[in-house]
Amino acid sequence: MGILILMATQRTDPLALEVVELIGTVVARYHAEYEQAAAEHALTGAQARVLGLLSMEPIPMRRMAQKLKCEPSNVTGIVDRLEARGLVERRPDPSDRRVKLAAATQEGRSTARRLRESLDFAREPLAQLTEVERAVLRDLLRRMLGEETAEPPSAAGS
Amino acid sequence: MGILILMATQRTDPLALEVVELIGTVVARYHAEYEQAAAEHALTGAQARVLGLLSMEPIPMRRMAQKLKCEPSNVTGIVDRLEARGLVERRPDPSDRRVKLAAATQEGRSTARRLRESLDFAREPLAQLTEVERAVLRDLLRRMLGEETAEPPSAAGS
DNA sequence: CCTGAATATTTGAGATTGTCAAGTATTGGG
DNA sequence: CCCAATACTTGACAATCTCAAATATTCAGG
Repeated sequence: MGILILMATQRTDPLALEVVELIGTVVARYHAEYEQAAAEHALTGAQARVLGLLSMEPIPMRRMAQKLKCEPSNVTGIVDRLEARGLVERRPDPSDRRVKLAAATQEGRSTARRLRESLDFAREPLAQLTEVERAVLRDLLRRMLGEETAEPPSAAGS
Repeated sequence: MGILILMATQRTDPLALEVVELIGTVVARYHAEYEQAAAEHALTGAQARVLGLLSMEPIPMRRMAQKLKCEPSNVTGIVDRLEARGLVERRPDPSDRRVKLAAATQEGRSTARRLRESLDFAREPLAQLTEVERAVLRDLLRRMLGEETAEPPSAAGS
């Protein structure tokens, strides 16, 4: 019997396939809503993502590239465009003159806040679920993602 | 009590926020794996998505644009590149000479199949869950997404 | 102190994705 | 037959992304 179960979960398990399909739908929906919310603030998806990160704290260009999993030269362009619109500024890093800190301006932070509020992926789909169901969903997603959800320690070098 | 529950689910509900956060993580993970799997077959994400759809059945350019939620002229370019690599071909539609059907070639279908197999978002994260848990997750995702997920059934409803 | 490797950022070239407007071919109703 | 609608392509342009090369700065050794 063990072999049968293994084979069933290994390949063409209809349940797993359906879950993957559903997750694909969630991903598509999430993306569409994010792009639309960004567009309503005259931002592209990439710009909204960067601005969202910078609204929390100033970040060196290099680290931003790591967070976005892209080349640093790409971040240069995105920050350029945000800076040209007064949403972001570059500051020197006092402790290392090679580093430039990208930081949201006052206007950038308020744009980021409005963006977050208009991003109601939370409300609409989750409203279908009861409190208990949401807790179950949270636990299942946690287990699915494993423990690595936590931030990697920023103090120690990677 | 009703008012309290309403307020709690309306704004800054920590449970809903955490679920949204987790979904964001799932989205990021899914995307990263998809792009990587595509890249391993020398495809971009957009090309992989189109090829995946075409591996099922030929589709008019117009409908492809609707599925991808983009302009038809964009599909032209993506299919151009896939066609230049012999993965896709354009066929006339016998019933309407305005229409061009994009169809995967033999090689295109086999590439799409290998791509699907290497896309193991299914196996790794879902392996953490038991059969029952996966079923619960499926039902919660279905409810969350509403009924619109289902294909218009030809025979019985879902 | 000086040299050289390593690091942080930018610049420039080029590919891809995406939009929009305009052009061509075909369909179908009046 | 005519004309609006439809399907697709083309061309121009912006944004995102990668890669290689250039610049500035740090830091470790001699």
